Amino acid sequence: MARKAQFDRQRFFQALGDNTRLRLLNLMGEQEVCVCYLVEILGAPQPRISRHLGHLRRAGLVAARRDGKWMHYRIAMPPHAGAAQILRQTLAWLKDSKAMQADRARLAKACCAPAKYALDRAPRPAACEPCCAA
Amino acid sequence: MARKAQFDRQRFFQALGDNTRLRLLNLMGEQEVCVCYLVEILGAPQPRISRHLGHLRRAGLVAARRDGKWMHYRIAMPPHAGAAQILRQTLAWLKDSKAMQADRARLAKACCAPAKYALDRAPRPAACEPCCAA
DNA sequence: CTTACATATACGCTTTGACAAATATGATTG
DNA sequence: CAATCATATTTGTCAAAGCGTATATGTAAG
Repeated sequence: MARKAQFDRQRFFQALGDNTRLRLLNLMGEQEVCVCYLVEILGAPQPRISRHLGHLRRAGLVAARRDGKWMHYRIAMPPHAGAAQILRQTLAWLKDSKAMQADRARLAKACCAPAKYALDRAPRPAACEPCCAA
Repeated sequence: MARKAQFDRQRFFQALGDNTRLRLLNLMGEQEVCVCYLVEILGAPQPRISRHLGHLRRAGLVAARRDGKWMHYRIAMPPHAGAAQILRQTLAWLKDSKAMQADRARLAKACCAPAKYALDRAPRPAACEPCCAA
């Protein structure tokens, strides 16, 4: 009867109910981001980031793509229109938070001066182009 | 510096991350509802309902009004525009869920045939008017 | 094929949150 | 003011979720 397995609202909101995860979503708001940058910018231990990314992935909010050793995560719009709408608005809401803006600024900066990853040919986030396309 | 105590996003989403609370919000979507109806319609033990209402209240999502022995709860739009928008969107989303529609239907019905509360002059929810204004 | 690196997962621990049952509070009634 | 009713809170228990440390996996480099 129930045609589609009814998107899990509870899980969806639970996924949003953690500040680390909100910060991650904020950084992925515009484009795909490599995990290495997420770790660097949030300044949190890597397993913590990975665990939260896993949580977001299982809730269907983000999708991952492997590129050699690197993993890139991006926002994945939920199948349900209502949920997708809410996710979009949440991202917009995050944008007018000082703290979130600071995170995004650091992403842009890290992209142009990737302290530790540049040497290893780490992939630069797409957001890099606007500021250092040269 | 921080002028307003920065609405707590994490708590906001956590409050939405529970199905019982989503059902409660759904029932309050249109108007104030007396706790006694919430208990009756959800068919859950009263302390459970009360606990969840407390949670929603502390998160700033609902407000309560005392009327003699009865408490009425209603949606309280959060001070932050972004949050308010998301809450409205969430309520709209709930509306196109079968289960939530069923809850609402039972509220309307309970209001016209309040099995156990009618005799005690329990306050009828405002939603009552459309169906039994007589 | 061994090493090194990026990321993910397992483990043990602690905190948080849901629950039921019991009890407290606040208000109305007699 | 005693009894009753509606609702809230406390208490104790259990499961879920967070954390850090350690380790596993998958990929590329030597």
